[in-house]
Amino acid sequence: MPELPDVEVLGRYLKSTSLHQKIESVEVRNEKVLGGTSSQKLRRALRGRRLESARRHGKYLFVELDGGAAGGWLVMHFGMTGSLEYFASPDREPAHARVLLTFENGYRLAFEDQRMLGKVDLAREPEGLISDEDLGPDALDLDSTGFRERLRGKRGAIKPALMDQRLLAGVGNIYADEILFQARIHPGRKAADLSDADLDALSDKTRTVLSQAIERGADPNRLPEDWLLLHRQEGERCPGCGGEVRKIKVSGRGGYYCPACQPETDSGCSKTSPQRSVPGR
DNA sequence: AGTACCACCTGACGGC
DNA sequence: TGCCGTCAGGTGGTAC
Repeated sequence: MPELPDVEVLGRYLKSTSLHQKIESVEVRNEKVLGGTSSQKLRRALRGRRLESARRHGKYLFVELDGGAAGGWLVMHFGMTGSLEYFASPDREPAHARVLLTFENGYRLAFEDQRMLGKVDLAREPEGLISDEDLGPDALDLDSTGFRERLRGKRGAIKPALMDQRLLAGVGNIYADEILFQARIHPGRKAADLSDADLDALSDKTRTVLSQAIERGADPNRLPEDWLLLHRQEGERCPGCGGEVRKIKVSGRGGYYCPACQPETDSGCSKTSPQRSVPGR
C-alpha cells in the first residue's frame, strides 16, 4: 500500500499516537529491515528519547528525535507491505512486526512489514538522505511549471517517468495508473510526445489524485467509485465510459487502463480533453 | 538515457 | 489436497 498518500496517512497516525513519549525500549525482530544501521545503533539512538515531529518526502517518513543535534532522525520506508501499528494489548500486535518501540505508557509502536522490502534507518538530516538518494521534489510540492520542467526531455514512456523518484517523489504503480486515467493519457505514450496540455493535465491530476486520496485516508473503500483504482482488474467496466479495463505491462510493471478513455496515440483532439465523464474534480 | 532482467522477501491465487 | 508458476502498491544493481 505505501505510496505517497499511504505514507502521509501513516505519518499522521504516528503523530497522533506516538509523539513526545519517552521510549523505554527498542526491539528489532528482524534485522533485514534495518538500512545502514544495526540493532545496537538503533537502540542506542532511540532508547530514552522521544519522537518530536514527523514529516514526509515522497514515500519516506522522517521522524525527528529529541536532543537537538545529538538527536537525529528516524527514517522509514515502507516498501510494498510496510505499515505502522500503535497498540497496547499484545493480541493487537501485528503478525509481521519487525521493529518495536515501547513507550513509557506501555503502548508500543510497531513497524510491520510482511515482505521486509521496507527499511528503518537513522539519518542526520532528512535533506542528507534526500540528496543521497537523489530524490526529486515531493509530488505535492510541484507546481505545473516545475512538473513540466522535470519531465521535459524524458525519452521513455510517461508512466515510468511519473514513477521515477528522482523526477518527482511519491508516485508508485497504483497511483500512476490513476493519475494517467484521470488525465486521459495512455501509460505507454512517450513522455516526449505529450503536449503542454497533456502535461498540465498530468500535473493537475497528480496533485488532485494524491491529495484526495490523503483526505480519504488512503483507504480504497473510501475512494470515489469512479476512480480506476477500484476497478483494477481485466474485464472490469471503466467507470468513465463503461468500456473494458485492460491490463498491460509498461517497462516491466503491470498496470491497468481504459483503451477508450486513454487512447494510444494523441489523435490531436485531446488537446483540451473533451467533456469528460471521468472523475474530474 | 532507456530497458530488460534479476534480486531482495513472503504470501495469495489459479491451474493442474 | 498439494505442488508449481505467477504475481504483488518498492527499489537497487547489472548488462545491453
